[in-house]
Amino acid sequence: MEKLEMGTIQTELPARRASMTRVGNLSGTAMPTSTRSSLGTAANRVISVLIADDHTIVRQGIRALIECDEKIKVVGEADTGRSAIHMVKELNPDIVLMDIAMPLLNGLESTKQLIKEFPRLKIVVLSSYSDDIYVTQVMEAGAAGYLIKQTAANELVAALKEVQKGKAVFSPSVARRLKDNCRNGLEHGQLPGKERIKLTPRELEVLQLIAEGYANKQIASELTISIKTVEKHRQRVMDKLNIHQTAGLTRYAIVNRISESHMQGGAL
Amino acid sequence: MEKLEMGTIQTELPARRASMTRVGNLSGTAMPTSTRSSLGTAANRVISVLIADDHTIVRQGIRALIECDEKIKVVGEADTGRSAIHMVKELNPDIVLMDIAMPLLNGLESTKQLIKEFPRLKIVVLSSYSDDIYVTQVMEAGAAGYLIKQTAANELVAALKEVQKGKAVFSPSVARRLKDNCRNGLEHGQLPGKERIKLTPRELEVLQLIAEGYANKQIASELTISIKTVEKHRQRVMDKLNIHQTAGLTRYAIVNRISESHMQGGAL
DNA sequence: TTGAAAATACGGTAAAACCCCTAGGTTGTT
DNA sequence: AACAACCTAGGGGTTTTACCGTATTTTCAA
Repeated sequence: MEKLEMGTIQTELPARRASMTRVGNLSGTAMPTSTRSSLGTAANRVISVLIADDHTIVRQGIRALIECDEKIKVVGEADTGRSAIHMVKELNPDIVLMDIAMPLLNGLESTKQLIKEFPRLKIVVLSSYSDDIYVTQVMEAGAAGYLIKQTAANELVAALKEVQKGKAVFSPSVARRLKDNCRNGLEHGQLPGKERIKLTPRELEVLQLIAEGYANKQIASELTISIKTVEKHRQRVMDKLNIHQTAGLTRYAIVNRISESHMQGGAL
Repeated sequence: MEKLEMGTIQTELPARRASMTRVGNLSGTAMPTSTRSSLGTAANRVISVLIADDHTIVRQGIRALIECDEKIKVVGEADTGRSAIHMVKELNPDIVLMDIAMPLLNGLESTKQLIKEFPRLKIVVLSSYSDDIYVTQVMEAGAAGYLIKQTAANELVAALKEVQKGKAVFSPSVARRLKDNCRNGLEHGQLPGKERIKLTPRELEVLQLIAEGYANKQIASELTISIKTVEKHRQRVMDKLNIHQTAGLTRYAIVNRISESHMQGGAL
């Protein structure tokens, strides 16, 4: 079970919002995101939270857990991304706790739209998975944190308080991924925050064929290239994604819709 | 948002256990599942519950919610199917609240194995998918209920009490699916077109681990069996499915929900 | 109790995957 | 021209799969 360590990689964050909000709060002044009612001093204010998750039992559970802390108040629950956006406009929360997988409008799109309209809104993604694409894209969208659901309640509460202070929070597995991405990007002189794991066209092609069950030899014949070249592509894909098994590559390809998840033919 | 209506289709249940337990309790007698300590009369006993879900925040949330009712006591939490089995043996709960998508051993397999060993154990599946293709299989395995995570806390508590009385509980969408399956499947004896390839429990277990990126050696250590045995299971699975690559097995496992499509940590 | 199915395990072999390394050729950009 | 990125290709190595046997034990139902 992973433990949450907050703020461990704050200084190397690719997220642009992290530094912004951090600076604002170091001054010791309350930083009203808008015309929000301040329920106390900057340090003691109650943090208003909106929970967005399509599972009622999960929403209610999280609400019960984080409201045990008297400094946190859940002001609303949304069961879709779209309703989350509506409720943010109405309720003006400090933080949105956002699930990724939601109907009508997923957490990523919701985050993008919300940040665009409310740049100072703090959005903490609470996801079931720590897939690279989501982590990077969500952070690029301007989220203030990315936690996985393996997180414990006390860790979540602590994370919310850190975020309210203007810090960014990540689960360790997410932080690891972000770090890798940062390092790769910075070594090549790219702008931090822009480097997602990018596969070249040929690599994507090879990955798709791998996920469809082709052996290297078949791929080579299909693409009319040497097996050695195929192996090279495969190796680079593995290095980039940090996945070193065929099973993992296949899963990645399906999840990222590089390969169709539906099989045709006798196997199914 | 769907509302839970419990017991609406109890009389048309295909599950064998439902009628069994129902009859037992209509007599008004306490029906000790084993040598369990009775903490009161039959009506007032505390219901001991084990929660199996790989997401800590979800487990803790559900625990907080259902323990608000003084008749329900959560005696343990498991984060994998395998640990759920171990904890049942140790803690002897009345009811297991079982998530479907779990690493190492999924909820369906866990349910099958638990019911096989503890036929009177009540297992309530709490799944993320309302359209779960496993509804029928889970009920055939002998589960006492199938709820989706859209269920609200008070409904869940009520459902647990109904199950403890020996009744079966379903979310409306699940009940609908079961009805359809009854009509189509049981009358014709088999699903039209597709004959189901039947893998043994152990083979399914191995398949899931393969799809989660485990190498044969790791699987062997996980199941505490010889690598040669793992290879044999793998071979038989391949022969049965007529799939002879890891990629194909992984895809099959994902499409058939033997493995989660979204993984986190570990193997990836 | 007998038999079938399942799970266990071992030996051997060829193929494939995995993981290093170097390196030429083609693009496109600065 | 220099540079970076990509595609290409090969050498050489270890590890893992895939497939072929056989065989014992367990389990469960006829």
